[in-house]
Amino acid sequence: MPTTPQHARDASMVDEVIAWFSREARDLPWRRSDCSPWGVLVSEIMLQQTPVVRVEPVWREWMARWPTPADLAAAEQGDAVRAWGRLGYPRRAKRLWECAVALVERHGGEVPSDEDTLLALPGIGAYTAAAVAAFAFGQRSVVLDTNVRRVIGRAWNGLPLPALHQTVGERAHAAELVPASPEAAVAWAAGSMELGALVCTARAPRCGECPLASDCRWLAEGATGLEAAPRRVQPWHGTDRQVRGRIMALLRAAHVPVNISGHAALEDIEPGQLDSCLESLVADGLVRAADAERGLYVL
DNA sequence: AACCCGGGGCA
DNA sequence: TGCCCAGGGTT
Repeated sequence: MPTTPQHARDASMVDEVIAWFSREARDLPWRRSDCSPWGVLVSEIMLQQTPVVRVEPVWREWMARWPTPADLAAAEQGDAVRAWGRLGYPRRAKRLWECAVALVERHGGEVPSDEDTLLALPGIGAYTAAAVAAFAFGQRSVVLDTNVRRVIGRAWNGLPLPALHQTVGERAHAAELVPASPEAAVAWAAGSMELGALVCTARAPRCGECPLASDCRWLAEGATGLEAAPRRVQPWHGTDRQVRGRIMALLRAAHVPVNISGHAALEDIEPGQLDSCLESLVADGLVRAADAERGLYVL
């Protein structure tokens, strides 16, 4: 297939990002060559919606305690949820534990390298399957997270921020940009994510440090539109999510059953909300009743 | 497609 | 204090 000028320009920009990443990549434990596929998988689950700086210490503890899927699968789910600590979205901890069980039951305790097989595991969606295939096994895949979407959106399409949801067209464009060789594809995946995380940030991009500055359509057109862009803030104070988090924090700290509805630390929460949140945590399988008569609960 | 789910740290 | 973030699962 002949290379059109547009493709050549794409490839040049991709190469710029790869070269930048080779200089600027952070030294993270799950990027080291001695990190197992399991270590990569654990990091990817933890990094879903949680920044690197908060993940790293928890990841180290987790890998020291459960260095293989079989180790985690043999643990109690409650211990996994407790070890998750304050990373947030504790359902991820439950799913990671379920993933370890599935790896033992379906795959002999090994992390599969096939993207579709990964996709079938608990807690692994399109992004994580592509990321594990690339970073754990060096395979060519389309790694498309919010950082990559922002980089492509700005540099190629002149958009200040990506749309709320991925479109088929956006994914197709991202797929076109992935280099042919697996090595370059992996470097592009990691580099474009890193660029989005460190330079091409959502709120205050550091365009002066960007390897794509001379190619970026958004910068060429004035780098405007951030102020007018709609925010995607999720409410927090007083929400069910905050109440659920407070209940989980109490149960993580306790190693004996806890009376939630009569707990002094939760007195400021309206009883109806407290009860419904506790019920939702039980429904999610994160919390279980140790003594329903007395209202005692554990992880 | 819409909705729900944590939490910390920094501008 | 406002705001941002390496998504996935359910309905």
